[in-house]
Amino acid sequence: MALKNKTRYAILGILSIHSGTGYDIKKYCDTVISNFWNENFGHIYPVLNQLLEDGWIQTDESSSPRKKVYSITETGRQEFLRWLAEPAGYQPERSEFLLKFTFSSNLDKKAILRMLSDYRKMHCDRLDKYQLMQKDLQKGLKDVVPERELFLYAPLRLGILNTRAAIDWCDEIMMALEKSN
Amino acid sequence: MALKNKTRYAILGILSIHSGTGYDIKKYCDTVISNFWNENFGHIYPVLNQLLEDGWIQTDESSSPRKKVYSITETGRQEFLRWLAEPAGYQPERSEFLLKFTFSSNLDKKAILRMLSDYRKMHCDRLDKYQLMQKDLQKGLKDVVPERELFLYAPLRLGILNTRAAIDWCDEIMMALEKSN
DNA sequence: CTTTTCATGTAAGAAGTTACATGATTGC
DNA sequence: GCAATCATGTAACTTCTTACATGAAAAG
Repeated sequence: MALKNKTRYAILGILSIHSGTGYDIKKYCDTVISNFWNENFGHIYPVLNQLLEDGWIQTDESSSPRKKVYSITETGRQEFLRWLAEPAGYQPERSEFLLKFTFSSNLDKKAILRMLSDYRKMHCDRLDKYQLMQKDLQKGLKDVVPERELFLYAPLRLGILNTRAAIDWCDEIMMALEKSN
Repeated sequence: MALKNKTRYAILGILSIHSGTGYDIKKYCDTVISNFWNENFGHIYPVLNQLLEDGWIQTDESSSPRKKVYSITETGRQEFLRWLAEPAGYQPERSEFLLKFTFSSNLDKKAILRMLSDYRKMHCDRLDKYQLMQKDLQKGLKDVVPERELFLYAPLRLGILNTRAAIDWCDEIMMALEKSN
């Protein structure tokens, strides 16, 4: 069976909030939802053309070849709602860090502790970033309508909880490692 | 710049623990490290042939065309250690669930609560599975040498912490949603 | 006037999934 | 004897990333 092209729906979702250019879409990914999503130009532009051909989006009158402003069509909105309604499907996780870690049993203790403390550091930095994003959101920066606030806050909140869990995990495992043999 | 073929290193890592067939490698992925890694046959077999050509792995004498037992070579082991030493590189996260969730502000409350409770259920099931895996590990099932125990336990432990965080998050957000307007 | 940001795209290739095809061996 | 598991692979395809190329508009 077909693979699901998630980029189509990500773009559709973003355009369901505001109309905008490919560039705007990229920016939205890199700021508002960077926490749990990413897209790159090499993918966005071709998919925009697909969506246009399928009639799920359209170009606004204000568009020029230099700046194409897209908006979602009625068909697109219906298609998007259909997608929203289907359950999110199993996502196999892949952690390169854990892959490295699990095969590190032969390294010396110092090297493993460094791996863990680097990983911890990365998550501390990430936590700071998320907390800043959260503050920005609470201050009502960005043009967020109140009804959407929870829907932007919640994913960030999950990011924070997971990041904290990762930091705790690092502490726990570093402790266990230091005690061992 | 080259993309990193992670499958190469996953296979190399598995073969650094025990020699085995492509089928064994798949099984190892589906059981021992399924928590944070996955591979499929359509990728494993071609990559095994690449690794063989590169001289990073070899076929054992016991091999037949029907059952090829691979083991890591000295070159392969060195290459693997080199890879282990480099830091794990940024991994962009992508959560289809959060993508759906963040664009759900227009759905009615009931539908959103169902999304969340489905997601919660999924994580509860996952938690059960992880806790079973943890027990199996503690009982010393599988042929785990003591030095490797922590390196199998720890990734599972992170899985458990993250899963619990997700469950807590669902409770928190469902609560917030029920209170609102 | 110079740098940064805005803006659109293509080409090449890597990475990963799914479906298909085939048959031996083991356990019941 | 039959079903499940073991075992290997290919073909077609989708998805995604990286690098390259170009140039307008805004900000300093």
